[in-house]
Amino acid sequence: MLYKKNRIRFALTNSHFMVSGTKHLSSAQREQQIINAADIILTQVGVQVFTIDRVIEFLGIAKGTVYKYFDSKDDLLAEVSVKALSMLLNYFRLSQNESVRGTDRTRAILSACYSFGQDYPQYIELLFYMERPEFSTGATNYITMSEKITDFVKRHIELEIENGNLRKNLDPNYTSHVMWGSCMGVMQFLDAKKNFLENVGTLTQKQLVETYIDIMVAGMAA
Amino acid sequence: MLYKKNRIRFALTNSHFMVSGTKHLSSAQREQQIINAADIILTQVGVQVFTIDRVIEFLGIAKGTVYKYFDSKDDLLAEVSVKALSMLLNYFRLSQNESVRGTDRTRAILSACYSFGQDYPQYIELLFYMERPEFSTGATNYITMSEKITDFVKRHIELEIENGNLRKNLDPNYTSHVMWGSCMGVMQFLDAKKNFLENVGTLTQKQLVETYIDIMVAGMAA
Amino acid sequence: MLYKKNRIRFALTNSHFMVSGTKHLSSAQREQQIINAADIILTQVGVQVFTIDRVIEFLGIAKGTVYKYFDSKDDLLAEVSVKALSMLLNYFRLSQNESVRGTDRTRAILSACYSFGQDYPQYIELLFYMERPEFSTGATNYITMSEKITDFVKRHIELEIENGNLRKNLDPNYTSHVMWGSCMGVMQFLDAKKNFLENVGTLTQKQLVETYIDIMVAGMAA
Amino acid sequence: MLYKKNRIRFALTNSHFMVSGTKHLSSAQREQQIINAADIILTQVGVQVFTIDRVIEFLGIAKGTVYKYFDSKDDLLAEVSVKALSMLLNYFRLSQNESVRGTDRTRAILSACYSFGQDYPQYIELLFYMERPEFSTGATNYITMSEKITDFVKRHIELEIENGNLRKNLDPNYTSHVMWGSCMGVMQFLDAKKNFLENVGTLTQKQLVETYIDIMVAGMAA
DNA sequence: TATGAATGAGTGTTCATTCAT
DNA sequence: AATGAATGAACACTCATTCAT
Repeated sequence: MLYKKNRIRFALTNSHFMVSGTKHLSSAQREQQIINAADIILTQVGVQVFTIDRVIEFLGIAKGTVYKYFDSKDDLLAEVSVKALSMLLNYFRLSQNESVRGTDRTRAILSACYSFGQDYPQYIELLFYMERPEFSTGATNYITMSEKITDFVKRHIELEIENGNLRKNLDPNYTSHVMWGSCMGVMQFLDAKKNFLENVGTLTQKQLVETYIDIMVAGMAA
Repeated sequence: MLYKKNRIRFALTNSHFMVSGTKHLSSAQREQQIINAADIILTQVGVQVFTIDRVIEFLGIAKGTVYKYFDSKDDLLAEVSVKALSMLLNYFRLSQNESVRGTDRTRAILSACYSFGQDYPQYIELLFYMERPEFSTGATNYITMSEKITDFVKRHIELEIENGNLRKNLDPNYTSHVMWGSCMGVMQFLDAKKNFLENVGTLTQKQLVETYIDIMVAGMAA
Repeated sequence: MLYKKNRIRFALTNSHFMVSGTKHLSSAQREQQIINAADIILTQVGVQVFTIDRVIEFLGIAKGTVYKYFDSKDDLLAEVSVKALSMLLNYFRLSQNESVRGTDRTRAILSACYSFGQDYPQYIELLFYMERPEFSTGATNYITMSEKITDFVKRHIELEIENGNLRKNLDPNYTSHVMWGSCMGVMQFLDAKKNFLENVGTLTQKQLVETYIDIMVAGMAA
Repeated sequence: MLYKKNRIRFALTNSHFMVSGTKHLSSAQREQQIINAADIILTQVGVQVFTIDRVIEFLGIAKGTVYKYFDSKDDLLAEVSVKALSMLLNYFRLSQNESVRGTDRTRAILSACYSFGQDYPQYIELLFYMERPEFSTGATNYITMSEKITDFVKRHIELEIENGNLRKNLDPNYTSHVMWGSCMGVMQFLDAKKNFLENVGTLTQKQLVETYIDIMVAGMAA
């Protein structure tokens, strides 16, 4: 351990989160362990500061081990974002419970997106990071998951149009992208202005989001 | 030797853009000169590749000089974004010409935002870069300019509510932020999916933006 | 993310080349199987990019297995070069057909060397790689094969001296080394300046080699 | 200095070779200092093991400093090889003293090449390294120097043809390349088989080289 | 006021080799 | 005999920031 730098920023400790016993795990276990660790690191420090070094320091494993399972840092992040996206999809699904009717169903989806952003702001950042044009990954899981989300929203729109709750002249393809893009934008705005909005007592995040949702739903309603 | 990056170098030449005669400028002039240079660099290469080194290479001045006028790279970028924001504000203003009536005035603002993004994609990137929570700057100019934009939009909303074009129950404060956040989100989405949208022949940027604007305006209209 | 290498990946498939049925081979078979695989990899990608990982990926065997049979990567390469050298020896042999007479027989040997280099440039690279002083191997096969080549050339020289085609005062021992070294040098030069020579229309590889052979043969002729 | 690895291989100490006083040198001085250091490292350990890390460890300077003066490792090596080539050129020049006549002048050039290889075997390796097709450098000095050498040899050949010492039908362009390539090959062979030749008492380097030169000169003589 | 040489902790990535099972 | 997970030192290259002159 001659190789220890004076690390100022974050001291994360490998605790009960991890698979116990760190030597010679099965492929699947190790891969999952690394993804979990990456997830934790990401959640703690954010994408912009996420490094492979932090991951291995956290796990106490060698660098080569990470690169055995993931071709690149971005591939690892892609895997984490699969988790993020599937959680988001779950938020979407849960939002659509039977008792909710009419345009409230659409409202519920946007709300779910907001809740997700509140619960996991770092995931929002991650999703933005991955949407950068430079980002490229061979991780097909990510692509698949991404399409699943889009499809879910698209089908929701189609259904609600059929049900007469949303305007007939909305193109579900475009509209789903519009919902995604605008919602992510508002999310990011909230994240960025977090402190700003907290300080100015009169404006609240909740209120802002509700305004956004109001406008969107009103704009899409039949 | 496998380790060769694609060294993309941009050879920018300091020409008539700059304050002529680079020696012995007044403080204010020097500061402006640096901002201008930073602006040019940014416009040419984008935030992600923007470095102080490029700026000084372009100007032919010393590094210390930059740090004399700006506390950090981010401070300098904040100053550049003042320019970006004031241009955007101008787009907004120009969009509000007399002949446009009713909700088309609101539509025009969102359209202006899109046009701006088309014309200066690098500025959009910059604005996003600055909206990351990590970003902090003492640059008051930036804050001021930011508020000017917000105010402009806010006043627009207030006015259109008065005119009976927008719904009375819209809170101009929140609504202006909603417009900003969602619009930027769609912009970013467009940037990220640029290639994707180009390839899939059936989806077009223009169409996507129009869908977005349609929904927003419909959602805000009286 | 700026740090993306050009990941050139070669997808080689283990087909009919290999010993069929990969499990439970005899020691000798396994060893040969690995050498064959290494040979194929080398031929496809060259020494500089040759890795044990590629070999085992190709064969679908474990890393430990390779290290059971070969003490090091260089030992394995040495074994591959045995094959290369024996092919070269074959080129030499074939060059000496009955109808060729006089100094043309010597010329034919140097020509064969050139042809070999043209046909298997990767082998030339390998031979160079192995001639670096750092390279050390216990592989006796390599030494043996190396001597066989030297002996062949040496005997050729002895014979041609007897036949009165080459100068009597040439020491076959030294001369064979001279032929080997100089020829390999010219080969390497050709490889290095490949593009250069192609572009400069007036200089051709063929011409260069012929000049070399001319000088050598004239210098050795009786 | 928390960052010190257990370094097994070479402990080089920065002694009287270096410019004294290591802080804040002029550009030119620092550049030269780095080249000198690189030269020393190269001479001690050879190209294959030459690293920027060794250079900075030797000089006790920061990595960034090296990259301030040289765009890449290969660029630095190119600069070292300029030195090597200019020394070789000097060997060539010195070999051509007035008292030497006839084909001995050509012989002297090849001899000079050998002497150079004896005196600086690592330079030979370096030159080979740089002749690899992968190698590319923007260092124009290297190109220039390389051409100077070629030209020197070419002019020598032209002159000796005029003088009637070399065959009229030799093309100086090709012949100079042949001399270079073959000579370098023999040099490399000597370097590689150094130990081999030392052990086998009967063969000597000197003898081998003389055989080579004999053949070449005889082959080129009028 | 301006300079610009120097810094150095990062960053992602590689790959020969080891060794417990 | 075979496995294959794990290692970790190495390496090239970056860039915001400092500070002595």
